[in-house]
Amino acid sequence: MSRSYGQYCGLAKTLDVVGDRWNLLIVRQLLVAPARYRELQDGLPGIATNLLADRLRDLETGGVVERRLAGEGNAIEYVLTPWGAELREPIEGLIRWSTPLMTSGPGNDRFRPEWLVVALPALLSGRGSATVGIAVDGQMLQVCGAEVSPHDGRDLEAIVRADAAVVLGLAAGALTLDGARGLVEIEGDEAAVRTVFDR
Amino acid sequence: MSRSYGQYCGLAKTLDVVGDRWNLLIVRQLLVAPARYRELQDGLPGIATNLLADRLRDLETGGVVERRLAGEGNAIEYVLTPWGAELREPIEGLIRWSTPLMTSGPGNDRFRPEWLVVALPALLSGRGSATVGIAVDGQMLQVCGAEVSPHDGRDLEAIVRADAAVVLGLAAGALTLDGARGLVEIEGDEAAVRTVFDR
DNA sequence: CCGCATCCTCATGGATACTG
DNA sequence: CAGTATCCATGAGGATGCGG
Repeated sequence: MSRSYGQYCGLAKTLDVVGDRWNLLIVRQLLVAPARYRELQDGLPGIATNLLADRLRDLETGGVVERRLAGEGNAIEYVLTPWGAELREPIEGLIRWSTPLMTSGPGNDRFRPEWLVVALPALLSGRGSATVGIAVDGQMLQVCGAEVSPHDGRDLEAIVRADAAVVLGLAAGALTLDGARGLVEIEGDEAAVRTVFDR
Repeated sequence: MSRSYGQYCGLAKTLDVVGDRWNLLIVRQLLVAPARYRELQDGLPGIATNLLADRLRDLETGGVVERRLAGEGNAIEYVLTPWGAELREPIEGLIRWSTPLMTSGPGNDRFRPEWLVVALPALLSGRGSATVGIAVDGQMLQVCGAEVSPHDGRDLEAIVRADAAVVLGLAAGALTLDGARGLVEIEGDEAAVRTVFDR
């Protein structure tokens, strides 16, 4: 566990539980879907294995994460508790806040398509239309409502670098986003991408 | 500066800027009001002075905080940039998330009335009525809409420990909160407490 | 393989003293 | 007042080991 701030303040208390390095990123991964230890490692490039184990223990004792036996045999799966899942709202707020940091595009940063599953609803929900930039093979496109066009230099809600499948999914989602609440769902690396509504 | 996660993800990018220990609490203080170095130290019990200096530098280069010359002479004041002030939304979300951690009351935690300036709007805004518990001199009261009564054991939005002046201000705010947006404003330690609307 | 635990090194945080 | 400088304790990061 991390050292407590010792302040009777909601923000400080929250940070006592999820403020340690990697903690909120672990929650982000579990907001995508419940996951095995190995899947968490894959979705959190850069984390040391001992830290992942430590943080999962902390989050478990903190009441944010539950470990449960899944499927066949003794496979362990990590799931957010109902309270832990309520971190979606503030996390979406933090993602929206990051927009100015994202519009410069990815440098040498890693990218995982699954992160879009949390980020896109955060950026696109609650607005009539939003403009998202996509960099594919060096080409910059923008998706705005029903239009997909080359990037014209205007402000973007976010820029994502993605493989072709994700771009197709994002475009499909954006095409029908106005009014409805869309979510791009990605399964696997080259996997099928489909658009889900009213999640 | 802190070590970057190196992930092209909005949450990770946000945490690269404000994820270090103490950073969000410094932002909380500056959401109350612009402040001098000394005032920040007072409002952040437990922070080491070198860390405060480090974090202020980080936040300044990160574009969250600006240092400016205030008033007479060469007095330095720290202010949130417009972008930094937009952290209010996710911070309010994190404060709301902390409710289960607050209802057990303050233990040996420090408490600063000014923290209510950020927390109370976060907990009370957007709802017809909210129930807030107040511990005064060992007595537990609850404020719900227009009623102030002894705590009856029901769920509370938050519990705050406060001096009499703050309680009066909170009650005054709660009494008129339905419909209007209220904010308890505290000045000084024993200072006048008044209720402001439509901030 | 998966799910961690151990060990080691170095960066960061924390407390205190000190300075322009 | 507004920070620096210093020193020590703790935590992060990386490699590796190990039982099921």
